[in-house]
Amino acid sequence: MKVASWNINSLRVRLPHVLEWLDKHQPDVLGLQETKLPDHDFPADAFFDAGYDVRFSGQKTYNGVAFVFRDDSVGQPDELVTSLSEYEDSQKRIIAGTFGDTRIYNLYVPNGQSVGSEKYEYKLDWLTALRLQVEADTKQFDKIVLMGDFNIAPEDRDIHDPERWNGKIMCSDAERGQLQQITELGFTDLLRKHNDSNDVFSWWDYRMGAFERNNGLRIDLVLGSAAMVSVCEACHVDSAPRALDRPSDHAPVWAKFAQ
DNA sequence: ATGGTGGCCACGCCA
Repeated sequence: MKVASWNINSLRVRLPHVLEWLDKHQPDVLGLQETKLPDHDFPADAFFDAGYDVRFSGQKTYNGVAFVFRDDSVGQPDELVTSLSEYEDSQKRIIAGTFGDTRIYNLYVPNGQSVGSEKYEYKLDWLTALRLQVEADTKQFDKIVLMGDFNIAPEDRDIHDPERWNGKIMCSDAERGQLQQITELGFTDLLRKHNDSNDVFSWWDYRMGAFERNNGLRIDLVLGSAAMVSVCEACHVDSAPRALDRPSDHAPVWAKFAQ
C-alpha cells in the first residue's frame, strides 16, 4: 500500500496538478488538505475518470480535507469520521477512515498564526483533542497512519534556518510538545526512518523566492504505528510539483508499505 | 522592523 498527503491550497486551482501526480505516482490513498471548496463543488467526476473514488469534508473558502483512493486495491473506507470527538469545531480539518485493516487519519492542523494568539490556543486545543481521539483508536487498531499538514516542524533539522525560526509559530516548544505527546502513543515520523538529512522540506513560502533558495520547513508528515513502521519500505517528499507553474506552496509526501 | 506572494472574492482574511 502506498499512501500520500498533499496540502494543495485550493483544489479548483490545483486539480490538474493532482491528476497529473496521481497518474505518475499511483498512490492507493491520497489525503488532500486545503481543498477550499464546499462539498457540492467537489470535482468527484474528475477523480472517477482517473480510476479513483473520493470522500471529502469541505467548506467555502477555507480548510477542507479529502481522501482520494483506489477502491480496487483498498476498498471502501469504514468508520469514516469528519470531526474530532472531543472538540466542537466548525472548521473542516479532519477525515479518517479504515481501509482494510489500516486506520488512516488525514489532517489539516490549524496554522496558529503566531505564538500566544487566539489561533495558537486553538491549535494547541485542537491537537489535544486529536491526541485523545488517536489514543482511543490505538486500543482498537494496530495499523494506524496519521498524515497531513501538521503545521509543526518536529526538529531543528526540519527548518532551513533554525535560529531565525527559534520559538516561532510551527517551531515553538508547546507545539512540538503536543506533537511529541502524539508520537509517544507509539508513532514514528516515517521520513526519518529513511532519511536523516537537514535539507528535506515540504513547505516553502510563496514570497522571497523561498523555494529556489530551499528556504523551507518540513511540516507535512506521515506518522506510522509500530505495525506500520515494520512494513514501511520508503517515505519521500516529492518537491517536483512545487516547481510547476502556479504551484501549491506544499509538496506531497508519500510512504510505501509492504502490506 | 517591515513586507514580500497567493487564494478567495470583491475587501480583508488566512496562510
